[in-house]
Amino acid sequence: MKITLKEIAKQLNVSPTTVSKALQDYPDISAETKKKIKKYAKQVGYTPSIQAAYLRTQKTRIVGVIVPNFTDHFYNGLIEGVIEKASKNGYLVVILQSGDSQKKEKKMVNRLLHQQVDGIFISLARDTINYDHLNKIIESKTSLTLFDNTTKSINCNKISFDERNESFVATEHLIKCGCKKIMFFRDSLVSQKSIDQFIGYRKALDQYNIPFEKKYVHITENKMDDDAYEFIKALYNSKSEIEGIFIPNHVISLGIIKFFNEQKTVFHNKIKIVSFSPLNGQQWGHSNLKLIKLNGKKMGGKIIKSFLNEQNLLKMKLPLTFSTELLKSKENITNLK
Amino acid sequence: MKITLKEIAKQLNVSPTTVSKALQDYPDISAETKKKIKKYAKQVGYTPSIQAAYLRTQKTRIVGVIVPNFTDHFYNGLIEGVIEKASKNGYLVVILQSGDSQKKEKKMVNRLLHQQVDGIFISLARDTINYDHLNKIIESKTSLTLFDNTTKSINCNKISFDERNESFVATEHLIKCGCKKIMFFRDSLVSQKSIDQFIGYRKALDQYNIPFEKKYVHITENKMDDDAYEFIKALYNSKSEIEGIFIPNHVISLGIIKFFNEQKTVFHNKIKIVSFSPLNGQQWGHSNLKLIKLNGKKMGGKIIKSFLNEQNLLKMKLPLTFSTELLKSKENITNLK
DNA sequence: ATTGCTTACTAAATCGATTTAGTACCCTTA
DNA sequence: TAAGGGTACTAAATCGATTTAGTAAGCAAT
Repeated sequence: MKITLKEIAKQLNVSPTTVSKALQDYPDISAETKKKIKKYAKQVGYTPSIQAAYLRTQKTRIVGVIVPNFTDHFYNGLIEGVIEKASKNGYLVVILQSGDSQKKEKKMVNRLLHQQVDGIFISLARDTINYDHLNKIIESKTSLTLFDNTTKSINCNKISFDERNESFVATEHLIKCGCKKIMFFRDSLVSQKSIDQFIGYRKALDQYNIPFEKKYVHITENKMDDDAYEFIKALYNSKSEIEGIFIPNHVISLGIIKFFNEQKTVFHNKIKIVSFSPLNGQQWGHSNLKLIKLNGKKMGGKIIKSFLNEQNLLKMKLPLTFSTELLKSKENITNLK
Repeated sequence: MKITLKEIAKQLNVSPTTVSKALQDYPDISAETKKKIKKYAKQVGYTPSIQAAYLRTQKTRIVGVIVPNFTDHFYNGLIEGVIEKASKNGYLVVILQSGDSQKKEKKMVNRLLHQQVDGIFISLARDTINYDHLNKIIESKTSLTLFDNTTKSINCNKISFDERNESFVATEHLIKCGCKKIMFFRDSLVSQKSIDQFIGYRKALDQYNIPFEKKYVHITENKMDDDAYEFIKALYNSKSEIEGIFIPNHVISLGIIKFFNEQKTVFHNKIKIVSFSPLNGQQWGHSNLKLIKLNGKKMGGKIIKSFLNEQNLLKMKLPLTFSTELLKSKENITNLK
């Protein structure tokens, strides 16, 4: 049997109001009564029903996260970071995936709004170009934070990597390795993240006077490691002129590593690869593969931090200013040499 | 502004009761009125507030999952499966991790009970030997399902792999490869899962008349891939007599693969390894490494299925019988040859 | 002794739905 | 035409908390 406010009031021969106020430290309850009520509440293990309290407070103490997928180990780390920090602050986390599709993303947003979560955090699907669902979140006064793949079109909290810089560094690394014909993997033509990555790639080419060639841009259909495996395999076996590949995508690393492992012969002086990755270790035993570590867990923590900050400001009734944070990945130019 | 039942009633000049009943298809509302109300509700995009409905129905449409950790790719797949199936059935999923510690596990259970979720699904921490928190769940009439690492001491739904059989097959594989000195990794002395794995290992040894030696059982302190990497490295470099290793743990595979990749020399005829793994591909290019694929996503789906089944039985007020399901991993004896 | 001001409490409204117990109204049937 | 029964609706209680608007008692000041 669940212990209710009313029940405590009855037992102690006071009104429910007094119990509620005592537990919330209202000034118009005497110290003695407060002590008595608190002691009894603790003794019987009373905790107010969140669901009931919601009706008045409009707070569910639940936050929702929408990520493109679960296969990508980067998002796993991120979710871990979100859950850890949210848990510490008394929030429960609901995870949903958009499957990198705008349509499903909208559906998931509706689901979270329906559940009346206190905050929604989204890494946009790569094909999201319509932002009605995001505006709907803002209109409903629900806190919104965009992370990883964000958009300039919406005014809210944002946390992402400095994609332009990271991509510049990655491309530069390949150039410094002697590559001129550098392939660039692109997983979307419309997402902000992909655009920034492309800008970084172009900037590095420009700076080293390497002409940009359209044919070296490869649009990836999806992100699965098995596909990456097949792609790299085909490229290796073909008489490709490509000297280096920059893959600004996390999940793909495992597919590449798998293929490299299966190569029985020496593969030095073949294609060099740089990829973003959530894996530990830069090379995994392959000298022609560099992994730039992206710390998802840290980003997850930052998301909750910015959310909590916003909630506090709201409580104090201060005007909101949205934070835009650019994280640097663990490696930088110096480390990549 | 959120649309409420009351608001709709006011607009259509009927009572809130009529609206509520119409939307729930009560028989005592005329077809005409129902149609009118449903049409209007749809038009203004009305969805009943789950929080408010909870007060009467006692259903939150939230379920909680507690896994030991997030680093393990097996659990990632499992969570994906849970979320996918739960989403389809209108449930939100809250994820929490126990860090493989009984203490934290109890804390997380309390959090979920406090939020009054409709169901709790747990893969027990490896050191959990006290089940007070599980009994508390059952007492509170919350649906409980144990998965992966379960216990015989609690009567509830259970879904796990046939650990004894899987371990037997894995050990047998090593024996058939000519190994006699086979090391067994054990991550707990008390968990049901680990006990079953040990039984499978022992059974295989017995069947092939290989004497069991205590010194070949290695108790792992934790499950991180980096530690696995260091362990394998040390074992390789030492003058160990070990011929084969069976590691009935998922996360460790990546650490081993990483080490194998870094080996520049040939490593045939050295130690053979069999490990459970959520990764695709059995060998990853290493002929002395076998991975037995564990399908976490499938298990995740089964968990929700058994939960939904229970909920339906409850709705029909039928007596509950708890399901215990043993899943077979993708590979079996034939495939492992 | 009346007014005014604290202090310490409570009654009742409220949040947004669901559900029980009625109540009109019309149509049969004896 | 009065009793009986079905249809279509509504009033009011309820779930478990919070909060607004009181109120009663005690004390000081005029």
